[in-house]
Amino acid sequence: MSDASAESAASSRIAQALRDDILNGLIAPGQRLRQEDIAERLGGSRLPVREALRILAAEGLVQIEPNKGARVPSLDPGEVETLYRMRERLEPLALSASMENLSSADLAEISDIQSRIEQGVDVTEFLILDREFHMASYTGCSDEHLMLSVVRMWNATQHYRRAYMTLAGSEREQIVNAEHRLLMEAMERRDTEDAELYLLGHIRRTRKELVRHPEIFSTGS
Amino acid sequence: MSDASAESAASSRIAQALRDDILNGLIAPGQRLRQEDIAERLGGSRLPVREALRILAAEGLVQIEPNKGARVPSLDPGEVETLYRMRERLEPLALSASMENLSSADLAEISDIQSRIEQGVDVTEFLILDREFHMASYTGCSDEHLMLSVVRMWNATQHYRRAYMTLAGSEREQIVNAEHRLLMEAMERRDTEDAELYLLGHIRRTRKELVRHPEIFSTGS
DNA sequence: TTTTGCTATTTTGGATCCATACTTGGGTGA
DNA sequence: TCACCCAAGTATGGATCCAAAATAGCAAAA
Repeated sequence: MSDASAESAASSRIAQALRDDILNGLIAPGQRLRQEDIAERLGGSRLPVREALRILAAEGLVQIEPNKGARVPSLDPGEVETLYRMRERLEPLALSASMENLSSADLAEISDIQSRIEQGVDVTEFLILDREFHMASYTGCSDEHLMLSVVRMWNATQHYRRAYMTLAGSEREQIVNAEHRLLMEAMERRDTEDAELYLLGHIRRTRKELVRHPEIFSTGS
Repeated sequence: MSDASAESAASSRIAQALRDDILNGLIAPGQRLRQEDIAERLGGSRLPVREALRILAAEGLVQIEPNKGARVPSLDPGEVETLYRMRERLEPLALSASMENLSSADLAEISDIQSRIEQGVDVTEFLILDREFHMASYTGCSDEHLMLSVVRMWNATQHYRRAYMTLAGSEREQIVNAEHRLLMEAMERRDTEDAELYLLGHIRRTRKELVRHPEIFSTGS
């Protein structure tokens, strides 16, 4: 399932491996990425590693400083808040564009993902399925620029979403489930306006909860 | 004024040169960029050129296909419309974040740019000053993610903005000037709500005009 | 005459080697 | 004893060379 769209190029393969590591929290924000280490660990020379780091920089997953190397950017509370405000405005746009093209089979698929979330999952699995749920709702949006922006915002905030879920625990999952169900229902009614509104509320509530927990950002080093 | 923030790195220098060429229309959408040509024309080997192309790809100025090289992406009317809808939602956010930090001197600077536009300029100069006007209004926004998104959207649509202005001529500049003046006035009143609204209207009107002129997109090849 | 397949050339992708800039440790002076 | 400076080590940036993939051109057959 990982080799979808056959990435034969070494730089793409390395980028994918690093992307997984960063999104899964194996590489923490602030941590420096030495090119030689990566080259040795993932195979290949330093050159494709450099290309991979450029690719990830484009996605907002790493930050490159000239002559100082690449590191996973660590965000302050203000930056995360702004990213969520951006999500509030862009994702409803992506959703409405997507809903015009979603088939009944697509909706069933999304509903199935939500069912799996409700069956009880740990934090790691929740983060994966939650992302799958929302991304699946955007599959009908064919605009590359818009989708790239959405992915970038999700990538940049992934680490803090995990930190919050780990902290807040599963009690908050009930609210998320309710919101997802309302969103699903509006999508099945083909009510774009309602769906946008539920999505906006979902993101906005999450933003406010994150802002209320600044301890998430005080990561050691 | 070009060596601000001292770009000593060759890759950054090459990226800047290519960026200027693309934004000034010297490299048309759809045109392919051969690495060796660029390396010879701008000096240096192919390696920093490859890095530069990755940087530009991150900004949405070029598109890289594996084993097929880089080219300036050509957008269809639907993509440009979506980019404008994204601008309508994100730029008011950037403006309100910026206005809190703008000094009177900043506002005077913006007003001065607008004055220069009104003194009568050709299309090339108008495009430069119009961009300066809006970017100057966002200088108070310190959020990197948001500003990068804004720049990306401007970059991606720059060519079509020029095509439209070349076609529509200076008669439309009067409307732009009126909108800019209204925006300026709201900013000077420190009225965030009004400023956001004027900006939204400004972008939305431009979108509708662009959509009304599909001949802009039927570029030869 | 048109289409298809093969070959040759062009162009991109990757590896190794060299130069340059940053970093870190020790030593010296106040 | 602390601060500053200098030097050695290390990591990134860049150039050249080699391999692989794509494109274009030509020839042959239908």
